[in-house]
Amino acid sequence: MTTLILTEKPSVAADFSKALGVRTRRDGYYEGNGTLICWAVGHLVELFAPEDYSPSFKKWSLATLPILPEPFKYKPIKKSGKQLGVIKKLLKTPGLDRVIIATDAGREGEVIARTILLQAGFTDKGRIMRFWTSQALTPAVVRSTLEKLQPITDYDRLWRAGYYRQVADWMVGMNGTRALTVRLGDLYSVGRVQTAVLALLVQRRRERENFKPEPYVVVKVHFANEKGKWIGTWFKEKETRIVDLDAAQGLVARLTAEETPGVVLSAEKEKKSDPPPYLFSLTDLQQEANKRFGFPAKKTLNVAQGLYQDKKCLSYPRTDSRVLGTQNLDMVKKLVDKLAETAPALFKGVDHGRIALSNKRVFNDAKLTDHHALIPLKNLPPSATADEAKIYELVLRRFAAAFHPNCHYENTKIVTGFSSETFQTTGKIILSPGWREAWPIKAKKEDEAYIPPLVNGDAAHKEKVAAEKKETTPPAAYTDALILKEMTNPGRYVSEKAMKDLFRGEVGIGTQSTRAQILEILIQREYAKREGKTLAATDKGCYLVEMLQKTAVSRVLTSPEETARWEMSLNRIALGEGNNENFLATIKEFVQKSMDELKTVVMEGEAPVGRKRTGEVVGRCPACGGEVIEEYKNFKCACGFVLWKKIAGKNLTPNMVGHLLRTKKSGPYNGFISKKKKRFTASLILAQKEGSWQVTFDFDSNGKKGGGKKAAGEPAPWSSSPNASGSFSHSQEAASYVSQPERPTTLASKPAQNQKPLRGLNQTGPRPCPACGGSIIEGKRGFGCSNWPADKGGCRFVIWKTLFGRELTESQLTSLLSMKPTRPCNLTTSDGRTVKTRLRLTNTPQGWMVMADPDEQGIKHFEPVVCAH
DNA sequence: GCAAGGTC
Repeated sequence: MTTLILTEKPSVAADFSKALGVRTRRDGYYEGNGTLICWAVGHLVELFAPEDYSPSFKKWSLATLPILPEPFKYKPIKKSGKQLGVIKKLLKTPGLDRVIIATDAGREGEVIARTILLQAGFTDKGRIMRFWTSQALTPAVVRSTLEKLQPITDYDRLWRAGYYRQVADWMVGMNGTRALTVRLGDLYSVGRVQTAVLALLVQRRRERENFKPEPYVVVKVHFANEKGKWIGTWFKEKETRIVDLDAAQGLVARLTAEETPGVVLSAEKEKKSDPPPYLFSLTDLQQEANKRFGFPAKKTLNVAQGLYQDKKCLSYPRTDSRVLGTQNLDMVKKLVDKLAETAPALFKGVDHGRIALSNKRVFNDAKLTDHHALIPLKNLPPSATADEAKIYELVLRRFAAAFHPNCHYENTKIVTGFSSETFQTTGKIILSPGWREAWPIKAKKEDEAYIPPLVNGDAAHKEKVAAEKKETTPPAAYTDALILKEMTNPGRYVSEKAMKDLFRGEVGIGTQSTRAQILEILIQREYAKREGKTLAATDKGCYLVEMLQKTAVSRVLTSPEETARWEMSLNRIALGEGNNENFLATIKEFVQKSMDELKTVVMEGEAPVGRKRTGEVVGRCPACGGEVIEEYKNFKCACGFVLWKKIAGKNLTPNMVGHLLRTKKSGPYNGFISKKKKRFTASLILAQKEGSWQVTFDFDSNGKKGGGKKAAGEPAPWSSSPNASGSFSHSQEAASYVSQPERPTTLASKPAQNQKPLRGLNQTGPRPCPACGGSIIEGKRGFGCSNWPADKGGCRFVIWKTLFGRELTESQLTSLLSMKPTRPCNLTTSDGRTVKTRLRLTNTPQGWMVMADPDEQGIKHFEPVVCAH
């Protein structure tokens, strides 16, 4: 009697091991009591690449499209081949009479298991059972679910839906990418998810570029009576904006001249309450971390993964779900008690009556997907980084908030009549904060300030008339948070109302596990770029979408609605409602038509500069006299001579290179960008140095700043030069080399005569440099050691004048230099919150650092600041 | 040089 349990990932195998007391750890599995527990690492098997079917698909050409394999085949994923080997071997265990599939309870979990079984040649369905739950895998949940194993055939439909998803994405992606790449002359990838998301970014960029701000005026009157003061905003038929500027001016004049007092026409108060927010799904967490800390989606995922995997203080992060299972009630009760010990302030308002199955906002099996919501599992270990502390705190607060009472508040709406016009005043007073104690909101808006207790008929004396001139604003640029929201809820792109209802929250573009990756792919392929928090389509991305939208068939790839519809069809197949054959037939037909179209359609429009492989000759090679040809990313001669298209952030055109090859000098050109992100202007020089041809910048010819330091002729590290083996080597590290104009503006760069001893220090007696005993001198941005410059053995110690968003005071500096903690002081976090804590100077193995203490709940808010430069 | 889906 031997049972084999297969899980999706190591952490779940560990849960089984604990629950069943199967503790002997072998290489790649656990063993004991006649039970083997092994794990996958996500997908271990993938679809063949086109060239695996036939070598003729190795070359990308329109002639071989569409590629529609029949049948589709699978192969092991190379990097996890070892683990697949372990599972294959265990499946051959003599006397194995039961295989329990315990991969995640969802479509992809099913695919992971079935493709492994397929690859292992294990076909005896009679021996296979399905373990199916989305509850947190406490020992009790594992054991009770093992008593309710399902026949694997109950999940055949789900496997079919997963298989269709795989091959449909493959057919569309492989064929589409090849067709567009060949047609447009550079790598242009397309796919159900990435192209739909890119289209959203492109659409938003167009909306913003075409947006024309319209001026309007908002008129406000300040009223007062014996009860107090309030401000009324002019309105008519719910509209507060006055577009006709002359009319607004007339209105202001009339109101200013009006002598008769106004009267309160209506004063309504309404009591309302908001329930606590749902627990976090990954997307919710990513949106929140993006808004508060500016973290990109990928970064939040990475940090959460570390907290789950290494620190073990967060549950599995890649979840769609905002609820827990009903079987996890006891676990939650214990968890709340435990976490409350270290963060009492967050949990003191918890209503224990809400830690109950009647609380459907938390415990709801019907809303459970593959995994349960993201929750804390234990306290944050002290080894956590500042970023980890930030993410952990969000999850902890959200968890605490979920068990708090509702937030009760009162909305007030006053309408004041004055000079035959109407003015509105709205306000909101929090009566009892409830969950908002654990989940603070930002400062109130001005118009939600205190309003006097007015009643109908109260007099309203005019104090002041004010007109605010404003402009309409374009739709906001996308951030990670906003685009994730669109991907999660594409319902608004569905046209029919009936479909819209079905779509609400059920299907999205991509999945929790891949959304962050998709954004990174768009950036990596240069279809989109990050600028601070915002995410915008590049020219290249716009070009791709523009070309697709010129087509009649292939344009559906740019439609978020279409990808949502696919998902819907697949869900129906999984439920046994869809017409199986129709789905794939429809996709195949689409691919076929799309290929017919992309082979013949005329695509007008200019490709972004420098992004094509024309294969054209742009000039003669200076090394051998051969032809220099334009490739994807460079201009190249058969002898090995290479010129990169992109130098210091600027794309070289064939014309520029042609000129350079002919005359050995070209330019000056604007628009180079140094490593420190500064733009500069320079000419290019092609010259022979120590036997190789090299490109360098020449600053002299344009007479601008920074000239001379690194003049023409000096070897630059990005130029082509033969290495020891005779071939050409190159590097694109150009920017740092040419950033000479930027001198560091630190303390050290100041001329010596500007340095002066710090006054405050002299009054209390000089404090020596803690690092070397030298004296501390005030610089422009910090207090540094006089033993700088540090070219050989000097001291690099400095304490910056601005630390954690605040100006350092003299007494704080004195404390730090004396190696004492400062008094508690207010500091500003990167997301603008104020935290009161102490600073201290510490000598760590990584060097001297100024650190901010954790707060009362043990949560760290600040990264240490290094005191060397 | 290609998809999207997992996990680390």
